[in-house]
Amino acid sequence: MSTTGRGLHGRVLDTLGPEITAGDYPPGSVLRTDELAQRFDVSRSVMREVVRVLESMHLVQSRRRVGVTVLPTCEWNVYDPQVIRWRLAGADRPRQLRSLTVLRSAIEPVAAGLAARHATPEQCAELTECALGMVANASGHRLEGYLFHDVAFHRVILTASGNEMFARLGDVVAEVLSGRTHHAVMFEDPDPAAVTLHVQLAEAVRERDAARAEKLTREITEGALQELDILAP
Amino acid sequence: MSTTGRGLHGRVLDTLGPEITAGDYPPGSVLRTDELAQRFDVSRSVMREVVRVLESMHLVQSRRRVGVTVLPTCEWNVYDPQVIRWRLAGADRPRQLRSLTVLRSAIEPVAAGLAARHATPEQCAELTECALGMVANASGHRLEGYLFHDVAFHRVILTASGNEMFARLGDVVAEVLSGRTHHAVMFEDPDPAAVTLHVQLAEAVRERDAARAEKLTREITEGALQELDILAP
DNA sequence: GGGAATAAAAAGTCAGACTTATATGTCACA
DNA sequence: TGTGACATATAAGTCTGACTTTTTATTCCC
Repeated sequence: MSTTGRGLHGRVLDTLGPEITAGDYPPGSVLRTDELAQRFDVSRSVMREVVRVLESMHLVQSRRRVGVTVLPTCEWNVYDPQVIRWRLAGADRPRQLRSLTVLRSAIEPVAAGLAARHATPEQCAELTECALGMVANASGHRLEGYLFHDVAFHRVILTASGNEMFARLGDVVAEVLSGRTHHAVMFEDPDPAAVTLHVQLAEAVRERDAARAEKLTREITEGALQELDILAP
Repeated sequence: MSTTGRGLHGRVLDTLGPEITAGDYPPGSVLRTDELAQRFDVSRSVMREVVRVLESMHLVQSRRRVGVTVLPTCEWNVYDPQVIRWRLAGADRPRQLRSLTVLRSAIEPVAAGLAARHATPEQCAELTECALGMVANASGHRLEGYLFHDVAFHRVILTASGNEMFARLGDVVAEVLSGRTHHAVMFEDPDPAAVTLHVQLAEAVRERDAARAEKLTREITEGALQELDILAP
């Protein structure tokens, strides 16, 4: 699901990456490649590759005669899916979920507006299908089924926008929605109002009503913000 | 400015990365580490580190017995600043600028709204200073000076939003604005209306008027969309 | 006390040998 | 003729050890 997995290199990364993003090493901390290689019982070659990847994510900086310096959070490539997963798996998951939900609230309405103008008939059909799936799982504690269709729905919207930057946020939205179902306070069935909004949104896109699609999505994301107690203007 | 620079490893990356993002190798193409090492006249160790980094950007996938496979565009980490720079330097720069400008139009209004509620007095002061700088350079073909303050202005807005995801887009916005000045059709002095909007936006933030800040920013980004002939709803 | 020469430390680079996974081709058998 | 098991070749993956280069810190001389 989350892991780079394959290879010795990936396993080291899956340990060291989360440690760094969790803040185990305060910014400015210096790690030595040799020591790390010893700690993980791998060769220096493998360790160097790991450091290179962490460096490309701007989590660390490698300098001669100094070592591998941990960079402050503001330098990190916070849009890297791997970094997002690591942080969501760590201690500041709530904080991370807030940031991402605010991001959603900015992106999705615009994406929905574009989707209303660019969606193919197939995508419109998918959308209605997802909305129906949400309705079908809206009651009776079928949270997993609801989540599945919810994620699919938002993925289609983002993809149908025709903007690759939006489309790439599908995984992020999936993580946020999944996090809400699995970790946050969502014991009860989903809000019926939200379900209705999704059905209406599918309609609006099908009818190429960009303005309505945008407005409906704004209502959906505002609901998400309220769930996390993020004050809306 | 753009380069990873330091080290042999970085120089190879700065050649191979742009080649891939430019589409020189169609998706599914297979590269061999040994051949690449020969081509760039570096050791396999260095070449492997390069491949690992490209893999972490999801530009390629390395598999045993197969080689290094180039992935389709939809897999790329398009938010990676390095990838963005490579693509902006390549042939599909116009397309890329459009995607990013649409992204701006989604993010910045929301960021401005948040900035109006969270900006520190220092940030408010910076904002007015930047706006004044824009006014001062608005006429007389002082495009560079104007750009400088424009970039600084938007950076402050994004940072002041208090959302790290937004703050991290400062570099992207800088690239877009800089691209407009240097490559696009901007021979003449900037639009006076845009200058006024920035001044008013600085005001709105200072006066904590979130709704007005958001609306003004929406007008600013709509202007940016129109410049690129992206139809607004 | 300040600046140049010196030493040390850690990353960077390379070459070669070896391991492992896996795609593909071969062959026997049904 | 098709199918499964087996063998083989291939390219990435890993390890080791020696060497280079850059940069920081120390020392020493003026």
